[in-house]
Amino acid sequence: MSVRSLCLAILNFGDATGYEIRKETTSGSFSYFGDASFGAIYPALSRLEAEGRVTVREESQHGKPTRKVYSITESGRLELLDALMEPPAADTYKSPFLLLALHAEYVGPDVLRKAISARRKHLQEELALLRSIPHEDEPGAVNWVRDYGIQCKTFALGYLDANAQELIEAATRKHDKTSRPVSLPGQNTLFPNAAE
Amino acid sequence: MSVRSLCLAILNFGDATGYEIRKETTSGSFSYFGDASFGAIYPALSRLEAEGRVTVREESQHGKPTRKVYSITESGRLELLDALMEPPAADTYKSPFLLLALHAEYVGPDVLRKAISARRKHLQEELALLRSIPHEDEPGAVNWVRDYGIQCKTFALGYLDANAQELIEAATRKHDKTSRPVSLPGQNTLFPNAAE
DNA sequence: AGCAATATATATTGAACTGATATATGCCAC
DNA sequence: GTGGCATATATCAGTTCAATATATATTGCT
Repeated sequence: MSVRSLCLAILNFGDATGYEIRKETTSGSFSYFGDASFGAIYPALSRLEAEGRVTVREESQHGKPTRKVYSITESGRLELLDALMEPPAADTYKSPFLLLALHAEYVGPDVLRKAISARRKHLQEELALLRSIPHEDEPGAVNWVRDYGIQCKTFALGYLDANAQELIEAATRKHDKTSRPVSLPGQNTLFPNAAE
Repeated sequence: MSVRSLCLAILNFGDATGYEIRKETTSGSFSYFGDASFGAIYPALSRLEAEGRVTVREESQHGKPTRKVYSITESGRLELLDALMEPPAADTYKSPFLLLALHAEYVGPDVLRKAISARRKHLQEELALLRSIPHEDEPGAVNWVRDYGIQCKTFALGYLDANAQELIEAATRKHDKTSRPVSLPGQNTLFPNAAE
């Protein structure tokens, strides 16, 4: 998802500053759709403004830096709609936790327990964020997306709670026998298609 | 997850070419841990070789280009173990599908149905990939990670199957009343913390 | 008092990465 | 013959990241 589309989508929900857009994509509701750094957001906003897709006004505020608040224009909305009409790319899920879990026998049970605890905490934080989104009275897309997220994260947390001990036991058994990473038995176990 | 660590982790499972590493991170088992392009993989492998973390040998093969097969060294393994000992970063999940779902009322039921169908297909492909990983006889990390993935994707697919119609109906109701994206009612519904 | 951490803000930069492309060999389908 | 696909290495212009700088203000600690 391009930073451009991400900015337009966020602004379509309401006016925002570059700082707020960044915040939404890293720790807010929009973190489920995309991520963008300051180095990408500000140039994208500048281009969008130059092309008439957004407008910007400056607001002075006491005790804080001057804000530049961006608003989407009608042509910005049309561009967003066009982007949404395209078939969406595949969802992506990247899990440093699972990579560590895959090496559970090598890192050992203590490191593993810490990682599991951190993962639980992350999941709980995500659930808290999702639950903080107000539930709309009328059934619609916002509720649907919110509930989808809550159900999936709840399942993942429940599965982790129910099965973490099993992984810790496996890590404990094998860690006693292994002092450092070596090639796993059955080389290429993870590469059923790879030439070797 | 750095490309460097990703390469080391893959090579720890078995020797591989740059091309194979790229393939694993985009469409193979390692796509759950990280992603990397050719433009990042080759420089990373060059640096790793220069630093003694991997070795490389050339293989001629009839009918195909010469292969450069990379193997991890002992110091490469130690670096990987060090990296794994760090607390893992939070998992990330980015869903262009859910962004489209959030705008279901604006794109309308036809586009939505196509997106749902594509999402189902993606999920089924992921499940097929996970199920293609051989089940090890002895309980351990590989089985655990594999089953974790299978259970979560199966849940997500099941929830989508059970609830997609509800979203389509909401999209149909509201699409009849709306011809283009406008600010959603209750501005900043998604931003309970945002200043506005 | 001074400093670090944090929050709200805009803006920038060197390093890293992406997506596309080039090159090469071979196979298969139209 | 051509295009598409697969296996391979390698590269590059454009984009983005992570860190940093600047600014105002507050809080907590030494």
